[in-house]
Amino acid sequence: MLLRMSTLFLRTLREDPADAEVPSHRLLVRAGYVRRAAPGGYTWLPLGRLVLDRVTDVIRQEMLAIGDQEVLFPALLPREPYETSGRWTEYGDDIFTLKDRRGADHLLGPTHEEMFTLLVRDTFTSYRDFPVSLFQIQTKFRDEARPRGGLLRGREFLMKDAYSFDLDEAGLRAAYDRHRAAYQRIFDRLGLDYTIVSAVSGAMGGSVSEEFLAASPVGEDTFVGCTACDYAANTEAVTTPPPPARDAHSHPPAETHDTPETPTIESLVEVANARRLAGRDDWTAADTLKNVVVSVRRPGAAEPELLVVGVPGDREVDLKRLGAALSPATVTLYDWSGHTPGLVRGYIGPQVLAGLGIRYLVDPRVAPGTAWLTGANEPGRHATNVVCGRDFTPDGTVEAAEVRAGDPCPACPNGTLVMRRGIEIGHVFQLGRRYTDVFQVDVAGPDGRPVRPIMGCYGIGVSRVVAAIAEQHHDERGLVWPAAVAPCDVHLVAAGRGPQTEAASQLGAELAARGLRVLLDDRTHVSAGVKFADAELIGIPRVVVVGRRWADGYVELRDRATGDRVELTVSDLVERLGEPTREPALAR
RNA sequence: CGGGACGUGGCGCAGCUUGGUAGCGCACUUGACUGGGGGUCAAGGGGUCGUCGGUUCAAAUCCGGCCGUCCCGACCA
Repeated sequence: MLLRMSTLFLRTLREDPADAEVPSHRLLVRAGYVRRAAPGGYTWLPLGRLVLDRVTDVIRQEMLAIGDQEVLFPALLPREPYETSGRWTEYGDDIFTLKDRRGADHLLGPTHEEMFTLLVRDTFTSYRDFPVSLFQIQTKFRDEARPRGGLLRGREFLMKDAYSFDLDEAGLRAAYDRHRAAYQRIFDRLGLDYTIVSAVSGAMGGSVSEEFLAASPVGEDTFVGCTACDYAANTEAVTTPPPPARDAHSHPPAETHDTPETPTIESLVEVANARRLAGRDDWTAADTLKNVVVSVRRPGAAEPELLVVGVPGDREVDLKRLGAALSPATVTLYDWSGHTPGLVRGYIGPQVLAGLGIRYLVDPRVAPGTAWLTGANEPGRHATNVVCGRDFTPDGTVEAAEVRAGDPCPACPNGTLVMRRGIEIGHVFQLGRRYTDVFQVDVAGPDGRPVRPIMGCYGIGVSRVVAAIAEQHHDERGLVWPAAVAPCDVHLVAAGRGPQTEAASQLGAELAARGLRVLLDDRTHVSAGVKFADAELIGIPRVVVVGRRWADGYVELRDRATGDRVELTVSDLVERLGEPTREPALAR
């Protein structure tokens, strides 16, 4: 393949586009790979299309290698299957819907669980047909509230979605492991630095789900890692090791104190120290027990339930974590505009909750036998030595407190947690029978009795992967593609006004004949400086300059990642280009 | 959905306060020079100033609605 820049549909930009904030967006637009065409929608220009195709090829190869078979569904789908699965309404505003000329409802597919399930149900009817795994690489549509970061989160994006169908749990686990391993091969080949995190907290039980997160400061997902072991998890899935239980009766009795004007933890700690409560002047927020009132609405329930959550006062309640822990119920902060009998805002203590019939869940740090400074359920009053298991008994523990860097690792004895950010590039999920139940997929088993298949689903955001690679592989001058996804293998620059352009053109043809993908900068009336700058912006791993030493029989080979330059004869160059390139260092 | 900033040739920006024939840089065209790090000179082409409405003799400029973009948060995964 030989691409000539003199005719290539490309215009690089000297300045950053004003609407681009993140590096991948900035550079992909500046270097002429993509261009915004619509809110959350991007046009792939020739160079970008090449990169996208190479990424797609890697994904397709690895999916086929594990025996998945490729299909392609329409993006325009009828309402009924999504109505049946409940997602027509559940997905809500995030789904693009439209009516046809007869007034019938349709949607633009946000993912295709329903369609795959129906396809398998209508095609395979015997246990002998299973297991089977299908995938497609297709444009998806989601009416994102806020598209951002160019390709990172669009309203239209390319996704690989795969679905496995097995007859039993063991089969599902095998399919899951197979896809997980394929994903590792894919992202390794694509040169991505990624972490696999558990996505769902164990508190839920049930389905297993892991996310592949590409490390990046612009990532939207926060996850935690361990300093000592390879533990990694979404913040929702982090568990808190409880402190050892203590004897509840080793503490002095609870005592109530006047603490006027102390509705916040900060003001309470200040007053507690000033008044030397319980003889101490070293009170900190961590000694206090903060009680937060939330409303919990269960699906189908008419009235939300009132719930009080107790966490150490130096921590906020993380509503995302609490929500995940109580899922499928939804959680909102309690709206105090409706007065609640029995609860004194700012001075809530757990001592009275049982009597009021209000459920009380605590952070695992609020272990039996721990003593706290907490509210006394009277305005301007707090109590010391309020002991868990003696003065109050929680209805259970809940992972609701925020996770912080430095917290102990739940998986090993010595590690502490660090907060990291990542771009979600892949997701593997043991779906279970949600969809086969809904669509009543039953196949004949060996004994003639119906068997209901069990599903897994596995997604990769293909266009987002391109952005993630760009995020991890660039420097201040431009993109630095890994060889596996670069639009070309060699960027051949003709520098000089002599015979170099013709010579470079012949060399380019020769390299292309040997199977290399060549981008040839054969533009005349463009200075060498401009060509070098463009080459660095475009980011092809190896740049060959046919320039002033051509007359002596030499060309220059540059390594885009390292900046190394060597002068070589053409025959040495041809030999050298046959060798694999070193992968560029990660830009972080 | 809430808060903030913004919308002027393909790209980056000025002009708006104080209303009066739309400007700069990049890119593009032509010519000359230059030719290994975004070169120089000269001459050009291209914009209903996001959109709709209002005020005014007159609106890029003042006022309002809507649309869009970016950032923060919520939501989503």
